[in-house]
Amino acid sequence: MAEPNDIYEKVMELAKRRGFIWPSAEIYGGVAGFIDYGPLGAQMKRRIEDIWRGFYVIREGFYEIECPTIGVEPIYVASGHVKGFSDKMCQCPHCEEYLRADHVAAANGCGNAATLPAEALAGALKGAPCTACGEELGDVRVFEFNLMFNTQIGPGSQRKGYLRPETAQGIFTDFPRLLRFYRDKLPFGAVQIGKSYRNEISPRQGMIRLREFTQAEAEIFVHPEGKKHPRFSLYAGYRVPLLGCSGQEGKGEPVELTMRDAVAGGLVANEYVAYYIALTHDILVTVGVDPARLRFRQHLTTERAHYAADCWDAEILSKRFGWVELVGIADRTDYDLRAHASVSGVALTAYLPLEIPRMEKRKRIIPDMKALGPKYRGQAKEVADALMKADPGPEGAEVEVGGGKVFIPASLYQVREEEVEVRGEEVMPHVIEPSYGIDRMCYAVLEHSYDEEMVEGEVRRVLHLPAAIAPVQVGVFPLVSRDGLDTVATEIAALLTAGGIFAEFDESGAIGRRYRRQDEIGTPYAITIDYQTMEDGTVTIRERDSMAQVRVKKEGLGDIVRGLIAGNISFVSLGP
RNA sequence: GCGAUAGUAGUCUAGCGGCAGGACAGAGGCUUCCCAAGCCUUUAGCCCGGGUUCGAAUCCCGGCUAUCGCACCA
Repeated sequence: MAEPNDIYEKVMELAKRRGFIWPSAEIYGGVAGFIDYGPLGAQMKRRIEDIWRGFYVIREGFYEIECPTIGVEPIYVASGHVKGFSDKMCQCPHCEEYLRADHVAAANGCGNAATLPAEALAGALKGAPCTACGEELGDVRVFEFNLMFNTQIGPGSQRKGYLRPETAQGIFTDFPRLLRFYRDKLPFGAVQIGKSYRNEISPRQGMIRLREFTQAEAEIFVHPEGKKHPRFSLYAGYRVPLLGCSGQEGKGEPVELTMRDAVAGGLVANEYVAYYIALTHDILVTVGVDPARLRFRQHLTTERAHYAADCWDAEILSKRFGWVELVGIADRTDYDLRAHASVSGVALTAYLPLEIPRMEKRKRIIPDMKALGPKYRGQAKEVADALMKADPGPEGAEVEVGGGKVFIPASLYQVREEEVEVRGEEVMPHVIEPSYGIDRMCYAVLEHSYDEEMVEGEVRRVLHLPAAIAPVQVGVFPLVSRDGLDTVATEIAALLTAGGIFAEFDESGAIGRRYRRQDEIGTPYAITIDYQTMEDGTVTIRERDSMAQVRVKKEGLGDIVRGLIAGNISFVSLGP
């Protein structure tokens, strides 16, 4: 699949040379799974994140929060990462190969290997041959390899901490605060952009699988029975290529459907999932993913988490890596809130008023404290509390107090039937989670933007980045650096910079060379100051993709450039 | 993690026991002036650590990194 000099190598060579992506700690030999964003890469990544914010924070109205990258252990006990985010491994004493302990045991005829604890697995492995070298394993130690980085918090009585494997958990743990912030209404959403960490056993594939990476996640809390999106009409007619479960046997081709049809036909579980599929498509195309190399693939029932109601991945076609997941969009139901409620003991529900309050008959048990007090003394309060939750028979009620069972005769309490008005109910929201891998998006955009074309016998290398994400927005060049052209160009560059435009002044080398330098880093426009500028005050604007030029007055140049970058003005409309 | 292959200037590459060479890029200058032109000058390199050898970029061992295969991939 990977011929030498394939597009990946060309893109990464350019990215390294021009300051998009560098290997981390290169002077110390580098570290697999970590990258640095150089000056242009950091700028481009930030612009992509800001476009993402434009969609999720500004348009959707989901405020951004920021949580620590280190979390205490119970968070990840609740999320399932402490248990489920690790593999049981062992090392063959003969060939030193690391093996998945459960796989070896299963190969040796152990039926329930996947669910056995470590000690039992070690027992099951005693007589088993190593799957690598064939020698008998004997007494091997089975250990957990957890994909989370761990650390200690503080000296002394250290609390165990983990570097977060996803940003989502911070949003879940802030749920009660967020619910208050959004004034006790559903639906609402919160987002987070930040670093996450996974100690991958063997990261390959450059920027695609990192040990430290940037995620942009949204958690949208919705009523479990209200999965109709209030703004669904915005994307109802939006067409997206969808590859459903059933289409994936053999060589399935995605079907292009409107979101309305996808939900009506049952392919996508609900309007929320469909809405964020469309919105994701919108974002990805906006930042420069080629729509012809983008599809949405539904998780197969076997790969989908057991709690998820539906899950779709946005995948891009990479020449090097095949289909690569960029975004996962899942209906996670109430799994996360339920888990955190259970581990923390805090109720993670919203109290929602009913439209019509209903009357409900309730049986209330009123302990007779005058009688209970002297009889049970110190335990009286505990007995009374237990009694109120008990289900009494005609003779009395049996309650559990201090680990033992106690029978309380009916004479010690009253049972009162009363009718109460129920004005609302506690609801545990369901969570819709679109989760974006920002680094993968950056790579996808670089690969899809990269182009080589022949111009007058020379290879012209261009990054066709959307103007909105290009690190440098405009180049400013004096045609020659004398006769005052350079002075005027410097003034124009300063003027643009003062107007918030990232402009790069360059007077070195022939004009064609300077255009090429900017083409290679994706700068969408170049302003050239020539002799005519000195006569009539006009400059030329050159468009990167067409290499065409138009002449405009230098007054109002800032507005034109801003308009071009924002997409409010088309280059063609400036033409003669 | 295992196996295979590789690592020479910013990038690409030649050299494969005996002075490390080139192209492009970069910087300075001359010249030309709207798409990587030319000329001059110049910066800059053998992945790291051991070993063998009179002598190692070159051979051997270990490590790191990259690519491929295996394994792994919430």
